[in-house]
Amino acid sequence: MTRRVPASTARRLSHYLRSLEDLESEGGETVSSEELAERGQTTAAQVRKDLSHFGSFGKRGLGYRVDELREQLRQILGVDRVWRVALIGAGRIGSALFEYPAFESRGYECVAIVDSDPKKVGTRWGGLTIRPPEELESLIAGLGVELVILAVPAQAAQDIATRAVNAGVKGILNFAPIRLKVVAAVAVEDVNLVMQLEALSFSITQLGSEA
Amino acid sequence: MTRRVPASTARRLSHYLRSLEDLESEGGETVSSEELAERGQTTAAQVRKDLSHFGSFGKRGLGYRVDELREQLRQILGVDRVWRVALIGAGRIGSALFEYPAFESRGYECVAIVDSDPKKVGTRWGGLTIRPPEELESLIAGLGVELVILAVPAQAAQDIATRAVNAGVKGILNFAPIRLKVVAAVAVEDVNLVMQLEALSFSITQLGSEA
DNA sequence: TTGTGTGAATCCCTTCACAGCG
DNA sequence: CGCTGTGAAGGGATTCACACAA
Repeated sequence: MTRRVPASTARRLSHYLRSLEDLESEGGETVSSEELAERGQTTAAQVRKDLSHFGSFGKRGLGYRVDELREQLRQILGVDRVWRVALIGAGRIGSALFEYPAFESRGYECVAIVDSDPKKVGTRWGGLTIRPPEELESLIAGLGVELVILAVPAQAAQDIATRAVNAGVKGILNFAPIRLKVVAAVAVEDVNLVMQLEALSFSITQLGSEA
Repeated sequence: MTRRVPASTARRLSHYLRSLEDLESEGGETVSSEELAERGQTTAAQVRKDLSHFGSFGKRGLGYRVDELREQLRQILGVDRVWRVALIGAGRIGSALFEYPAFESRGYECVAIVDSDPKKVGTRWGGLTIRPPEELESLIAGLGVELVILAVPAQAAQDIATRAVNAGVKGILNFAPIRLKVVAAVAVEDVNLVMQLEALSFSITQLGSEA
């Protein structure tokens, strides 16, 4: 149980959790670091190191109990509870996300939708009414929103992000193609499809031009 | 000009390219590594190191010519040409991507759409007719598709990916929440929103539970 | 014997610092 | 003098290898 967790750990933990859920539905009782590694495209040593940052969950000679480890991982990842989310920007991306089944089923509850288009404000999505941007702060404070999904154009993103953070938001899933400047206490995850497409064409181009 | 490019380089190069485009529209002629670093949330040394892997594009005492470096970066990233893309899965995500303006404007041309739902097959999106999955291989080969956007359910993803690779695809933008197994010569970029949401809740949970 | 937990060794990436060119 | 390009140093993260517990 050492502290000092590498930044890349979260993605792997998330993957282990998914594997454990699969194993459980397959009826597995225990699992070894070896088997988790195989499913997660990593190494057994990496699995053990990742877990060791948070405690000792396995039994030597036996492996890990699937249900126990799954529960531990849910706690570590902070998904053993419901997160209240506001969706900012009710465009294509926003709508795709809003109807994304894994979203609600995994404990992320959308409690507010905001859009700056007067034609959209007032219309209903599911059980929610789209609100205007002026209400951003009061919605966040009033509904106890902790996460924001930022799906607005690039020029509006930084301003909205700053306001959301000042209103008390703890994390931002950012779809705008800019690097947001926020205080260190706020977590930001960027989803940047252009960047990922360019990473693809880069890999292909570079792989192709090797001896 | 050393080879051996760190894996994380592509994302930064993509960001530099975006910054250079901004600079150009602002009328800047030259730019220093310092200034690029500021816009890219990195350090001047990192910028110079990143670029040095591919050549010497700057002038000492002066910096980099904006238009020159932009052109070089477009070549390095492989975005100085049009990539032919097939969209597999015409659901919510597929439709959001298909109408994503940056997609076409940045040189990614969607030349085929495939979906397994018989009700969707035959309908038209833009100028394209949705094709059934049986035609996957012939579409890829016939149209010279190099990139595939995989927006299908998890259970179907690996099979489709394997078939696409066998048919000649070079890169996959994967929205299915699984780790695809493909030969090393094929590039894969994963877009996994559940994982990113969990990375957010992880950061918040861990940040919160520190001293 | 099996498979975890973990210090030590290794590897890779970033940062430093400066020689050298414009 | 200013700023790049780059070997060398430094720091993190991964991998190794083994003591030890079940």
